[in-house]
Order: sequence, then C-alpha cells, then structure tokens
Amino acid sequence: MAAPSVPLTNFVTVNNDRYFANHPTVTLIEKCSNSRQLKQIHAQMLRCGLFFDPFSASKLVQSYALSELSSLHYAYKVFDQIPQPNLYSWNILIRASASSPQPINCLLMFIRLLHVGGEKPNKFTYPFVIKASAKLDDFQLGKGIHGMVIKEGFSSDLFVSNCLIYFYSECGCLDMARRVFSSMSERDVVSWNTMVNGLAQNGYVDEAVECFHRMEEEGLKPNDVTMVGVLSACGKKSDVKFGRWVHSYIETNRIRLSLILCNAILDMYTKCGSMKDAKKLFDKMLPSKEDIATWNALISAYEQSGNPNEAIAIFNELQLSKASKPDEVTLVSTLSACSQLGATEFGSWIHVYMKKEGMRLNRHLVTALVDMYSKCGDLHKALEIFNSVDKRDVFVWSAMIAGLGMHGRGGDAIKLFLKMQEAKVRPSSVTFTNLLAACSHSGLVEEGREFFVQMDQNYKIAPGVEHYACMVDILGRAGLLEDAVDLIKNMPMAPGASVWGALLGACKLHRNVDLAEYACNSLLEIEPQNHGAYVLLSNIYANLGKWDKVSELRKRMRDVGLKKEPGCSSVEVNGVVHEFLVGDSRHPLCKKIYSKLDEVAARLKHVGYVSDKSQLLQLVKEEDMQEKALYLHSERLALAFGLITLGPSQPIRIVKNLRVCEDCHSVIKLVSKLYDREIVLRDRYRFHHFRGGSCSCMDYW
DNA sequence: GTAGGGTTAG
Repeated sequence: MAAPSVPLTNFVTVNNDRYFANHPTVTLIEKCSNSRQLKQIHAQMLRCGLFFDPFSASKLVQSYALSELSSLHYAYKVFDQIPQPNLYSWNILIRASASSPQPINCLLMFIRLLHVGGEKPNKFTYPFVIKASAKLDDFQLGKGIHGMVIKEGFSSDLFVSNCLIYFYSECGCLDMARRVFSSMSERDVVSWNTMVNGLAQNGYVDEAVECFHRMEEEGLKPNDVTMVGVLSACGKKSDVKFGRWVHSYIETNRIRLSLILCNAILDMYTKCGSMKDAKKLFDKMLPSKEDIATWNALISAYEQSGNPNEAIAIFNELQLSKASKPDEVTLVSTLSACSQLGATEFGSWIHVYMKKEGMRLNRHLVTALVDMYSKCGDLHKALEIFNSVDKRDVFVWSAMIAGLGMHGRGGDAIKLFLKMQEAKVRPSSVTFTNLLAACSHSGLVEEGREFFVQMDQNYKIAPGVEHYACMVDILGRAGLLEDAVDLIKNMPMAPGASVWGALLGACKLHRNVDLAEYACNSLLEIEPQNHGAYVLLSNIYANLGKWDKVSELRKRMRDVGLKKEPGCSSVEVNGVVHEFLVGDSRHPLCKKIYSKLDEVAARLKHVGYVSDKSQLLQLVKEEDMQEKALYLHSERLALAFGLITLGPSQPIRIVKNLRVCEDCHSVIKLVSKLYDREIVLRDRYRFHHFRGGSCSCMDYW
C-alpha cells in the first residue's frame, strides 16, 4: 500500500467549514499577543482537527502572515500543510508577499493559484499581483496581468484600477496611467493621490499641481498623502513661493501632519534652497527624533545644501545615540555627502555596513554607490557595483556614464550609452548632459555634435541650457570658437552663466582675449559676483603679459567687494579628511609638510623642471615670491601630506575646490614618476589619474 | 463567511 502523503492523523478532514466559523479557538487567534501563544493555538487546532477546516486555517495563516507577530516564511509553511486552502488563504499570502522584500514570491503564488488552486483569482487577488509587478518594475508582466483583469471583468473595480495607475506610473508609462485614470467611472482620494504622485515622480510637475487643483474642483478633499505629492512637485520645480503657499494650505485646511508630510515639507524647502524655512520647521519637529525619517530629513537637508561635513556629523551622531537605525534613505544621503567630499574610506565603510546589515541594494543605493565611488576616484569599484546588478534604471545608467566621463573615458561612456539602448532603457535629459560632458572631457567633438542632434531628433528631448553649455565647451576646447559663438547666437533660450563660463574657459585655453572679454562681460551681467570669471580673464591677461589690464580687473573686483575664492584641497587618511587652504600653516604636521615640499622642489629641480608662472594672479612682482606662491597651492600641501602619511602602495586621493593650475598639474605628473606613486586628483571639473609621469586627462582639461 | 489600494530620497 502506498504511504499517505499527509501526516497520519486520526482526524477527519472537515469540508463543511461553516461549522467552525465561530469556534472559540478561532476567535482566540486574534487575541494573541506573542508568537508563543499563536503556536499554542496552532497546536490545539491540529489536535482537535480544526486546522483542517479551511476557514479556521485561513485565520491562522492570516495571523502568521500579516499581524505584528508575522513571519511570512512560517506562514508559507503553515499554508503548505492545509489540505485544501481556500481563496482567502491564497490571497493572504499573495498580499503579504507583494509588500515583502521578495515580491517575486507574490507572482509565484499567483501562478500556483492559477494552476493548482482550483479557484479563480478574485478582485482581492489582482491589486497585489499588480503591485508586485510594479515593485519588480516588470512592465510586460503588469501589462499581461492588466489583460487578465479586463478578461475576467475586474477592470471597473476601484482598487484594481488604482493599482493599475500606480503600476503604470512606477514603470514610467504615464500615458497608460492617465488612460486608466480617465476611464474610471468613480474615483476616490486614493485614485487622485496615485495620479498626483505618479505625475510628480515622473517629472510632470505642472500637471501634478494641475491634477491637485482639479481634485479640489471636483469636490474631493486632499489629505496628507496628496500634499506629499504636491510638495514633491514644488521641490522639483524649485518654486519656493508656491511651496510656502502649499505649506500654509496644509495648515489652514488642517491636514494631518504625518511625519512623512513634515519631511516632505522639509525636503521641499531644502530643494528650493531655503534652509532657513527648513531649519525653522526642523526645530519644531525635534520631539519625534527617535524616528529615522526625521534624521534622514536633516542629513539630506545638509547634504543637499552643500554642507556635507554637517551631514556626516549628523550621521555619526545618529550612530552614537543609537536612537534609531540607519535605513536605505539615510545611507543614500550619507553616501552623497561622501561623494561631495571625496571621502572614499568613509564611503567604503558605509558600503561594508550595508553588506553587514544584509541590506538589499535598491536602485537609489546602487546609484549612490556608483556616484560615490566615481566621485571618490575609484572608478573600478563603481564599475564593479554597476556590473553586479541586473536591474538598472535610467538613474543608474546615467550615473555610470557620468563616472566614466569624469575619469576621461569618453569612448567607454559612449559604449555604455549604446548598451543602455540595447537594454531598452530610455535616456533622460540628464543622461545626455552626462554623455555630452563625457565627450567634452575626452575631446570627442564629432561624437558630441552627433549626440546633440540625436537627442532632439531621435529621442525628442529638447536640449536645455545645460546641453548648450556642454556643447559650447566641446567646441570651444577643440578650438572651434566660431562654431561655439554661432551656437550661442542660435540658442532658442537666453544663454545662462554656464554657457558663457564654458566659452570663457575655451578662450583661456586658446588665448583669445577679445572673445574672452565679451564672454566675461556677458557672464558678469548675469552673475556680477562670479569669482571664476574674474580669475579666468585675469589669467588670460597675465598669460599675455597685459599687467595693466590685470590690475584694472583686480580693482574692479575690489569695487564689487569680491575676493578670489581661496583654493582648498583635501586628502583622506585613515578615514579622516584633512583640509588645506592655499599657504596653510594650521596643520599639526605643518613643519614636516613644508620640509617635504622642499625635498620635492629639490628633486624636481634636479630633473630640470622649471615652474610656469603664467597662471598666477599678479599678486607679487618678485620672481622669488612668485615661485613661493605656486609652491603654496593647496593641492601641493595635500600632496606632501599624502606622501608623508600614506603607504607607498596607497593611492593619494586629493580633492580640490577649483581647477588645478597647469604648473601644479606638471608637478604632480613628475611626482607620480619620481616617487612612484599613484595620485588621483579630483578638481572642480573632472578627475586626473597620475601615474608614471603622465595623466589620464592627456593634458586636455 | 473573514480582506484590499496611495506618501518622503538619487
């Protein structure tokens, strides 16, 4: 005789489950306050046969899968013991899996239900399966499910439709989201919220705001979730005036100030550049600090307002206080702060922390890691992360293209862009900015021109002012100054400061003084306080020996109350970032640093090196002092400190706030050879990898 | 004869 497939029991399987609906043991399930009690009831149900009643078993599965005592894994095991699970039980697991870290299980269960379930999915099944498709970012799958929804007659269900709007928005297919939304015969607040948020998330910010107004007109009362979407749109528009209006709207309409809503307001002010409003709100929020979201808001506020040191200080405070555990959002912002500082060691530490905590890499984290490793000079590591993930969205691709570009690997950036197309990921306007910047760093003129045309014609992305600036940069660096000027003259919008800045840089490179004066004056009309413009023009004059013009310019700077932005370089040693200003003597190892510089100078002289003083602002007339001024450039102090403190096999990674001057560039090249060191320098525009006496930029920057 | 959906970040 064949062995029975179910455990041997004396109990009879009960098919008429109605009988047990109000069984006292079943009603006890909901009263359990810990998992031990739940397991006791479970045992009792097995003993008396109640477990084999589908209704009672479903209540048990529900408790395991969805209550605070939940263990989805255990719920699955219990489910597999039920001889004939009812649709309710199936739906419980489908629902719980959709919002679990492995939404794929939701679909596996759905398929199992279709094949062996013996019951058809109902209106409670579909919303979760659609949600899981959205979380898996699987457009084809979701579309297929949408087809089933129509076929099975659930397309008029409010919940199903709302989920479909959510799904299509998540996949970036706003046309379909709008179509579902407008085909609905009734819409509730969730329908509107999903639409407002979907529009805002996909960058249709004006339409999101319009949708919010329409919602009001149609007599629906917006709630906190609606306002989060509207604020997200404000942040993306950088429209602080409207943002303040929304803030007061929330207060006058007494909309529930959930923590997420508070954070969204905070975030909006930060994005609009109003740290004053942000700080005011944050101080009011302090009592809820044990919540990670509030910490996140503060960290990201500092990070996004250009105060990365403060952001990291808050992160450390959070770690020390143990008030709350960092989550994905915390790490994204903190990684971004590391990117700004070039703090490789701290950034890598966060990466290790994530692995240790078993955090799943979401797309935001992947982007942040790729960005951090790229900007900290470790392109190899950035590529490793990029290659290790199989789902890449437009942000991940764009970040990697930017990374390759800033390291002077324009050709590889273009190859990656082609791969991105093979992967059928639609490039955004940011992708093209990064791609054009990559062409610029590598001097790829024809490729740049081609992409500039393609983005408009093939991808229907109209070039913005930033794309024009890149294009002017590409043409200008290559010496095609006339083409650059033509392009500016034919721009459909007013050329911004970035466009004139690019032209000015090109003029400096090619020593075109007339055009430089024109570019500089145009730039100063827009930004009268722009240090860089004065410095660049002054360098051009100095290059040509027009000292009278230099001093005239210096006077003009003084008149508008400007000082040259001091050069500042940093180098990270053992996780600590050391900062040096030009001519700095504040560092405790100051004496050693200067004697190292003397040694470097002597060795350089020995190999016949002569310094190039053409780029100095004419601060000092004496030859001797001029040499001294170069000598004191912040990147050299950082370099000397790196030589003293880092082991011979450790690369010296320097971050500078301004562009590296030509003389320092030559010196660092020589040092990399004489001292057999790998030196990575990040300046305001790009990376320079020095090794064996040459630089990855091929002296083109 | 049990039940469900939408929110902050790069």
